[in-house]
Amino acid sequence: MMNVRTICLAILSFGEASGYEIRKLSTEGDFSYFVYASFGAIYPALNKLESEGLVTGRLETQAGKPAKKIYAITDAGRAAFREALAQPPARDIFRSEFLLIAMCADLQNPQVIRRAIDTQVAQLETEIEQLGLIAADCDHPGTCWVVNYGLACMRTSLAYLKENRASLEALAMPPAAAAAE
Amino acid sequence: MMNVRTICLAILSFGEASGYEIRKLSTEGDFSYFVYASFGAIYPALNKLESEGLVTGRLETQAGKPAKKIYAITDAGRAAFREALAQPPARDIFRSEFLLIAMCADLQNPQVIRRAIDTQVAQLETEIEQLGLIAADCDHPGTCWVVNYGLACMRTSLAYLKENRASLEALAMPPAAAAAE
DNA sequence: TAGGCCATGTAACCGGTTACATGATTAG
DNA sequence: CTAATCATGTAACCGGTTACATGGCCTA
Repeated sequence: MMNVRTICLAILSFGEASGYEIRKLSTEGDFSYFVYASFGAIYPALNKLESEGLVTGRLETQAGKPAKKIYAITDAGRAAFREALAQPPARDIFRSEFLLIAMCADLQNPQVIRRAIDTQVAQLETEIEQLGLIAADCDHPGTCWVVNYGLACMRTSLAYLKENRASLEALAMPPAAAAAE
Repeated sequence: MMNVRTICLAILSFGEASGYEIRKLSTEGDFSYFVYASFGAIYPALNKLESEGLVTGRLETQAGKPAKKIYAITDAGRAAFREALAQPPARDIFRSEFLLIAMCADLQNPQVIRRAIDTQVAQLETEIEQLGLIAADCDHPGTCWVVNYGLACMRTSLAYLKENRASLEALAMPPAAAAAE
């Protein structure tokens, strides 16, 4: 049950937040490695959750900024979240455009493959850096555990990529053949 | 562009296949680690692809089995696929219910956490085993590269899980507190 | 003064899943 | 005789993205 509802409950179980903040956390913050959610999904989800009594919303006016609606999880919400997490986890979902490109490396010319690898390396490096920052000042043990798990996986990916990029590049179409297409 | 269309083109670029076979490959075969696609998505996609001239369909009658429509990629299809893969890859998508459970381990009682870890370990082990079989008799270099990449990542995950499961279990709510809820 | 951040929300659209409909063959 | 495998397809539904609407404040 990894839908927007559950994500909202998860984030609110760590503390109060507005819809705007939930979106930030789910795309840039600690939760961005599990989920992506847009405004168009979050706001309706929060309204529904409120109508069901799983969260409560309170309007807070701010000086010089638009008013925000701060949501807090209720006991019923906490129970629902706990129950959702209690059943055995579904299989992890992993989707990688890079791996599809790699698998079909023999259809592309070397520049394309090199660029794809460069992009992937850069992406992994920034993600590792960001995870490192989170790990550095992390006071919540569960979050720490998960972040370190993520770091271990990403470091392996990056190391494999760097060590084996030459053999992948070698699979690409020779420029002559590519030019003849 | 990791939609069903692209997946169909990818699979057909390796050889002819029917809709039924494409679904098998995308859920159980070599491609199942990048994608999941159901009949309801594949059949309409293939029909559209055919109407656009990117694939051709040929009806084949079989003795004792229903007739199947075998699709083959055309030159135009190959070009479209190549072009789709030529642009830099989007960020990998990773969704893990297990990591959400782990992050919130302090909300659950130890049995639940233990069961979640067991499920995750079992899932990783079977996936590693299956990937090992694919790697064992794999004649296509691009596929080999990708499979070995996947194996490296999954082995790291599994090792981390096994080495650190005790510390995760320790985060779970003590049974007394859980009972009081 | 232009663009970015804060902040909430709606509506159109889309890609995909689930369930249904159909039917023959084979294995337990 | 039942269940599974082979095989194709449609229709209802749903969850989510994208784009739009609105508007004030702050920074470059």
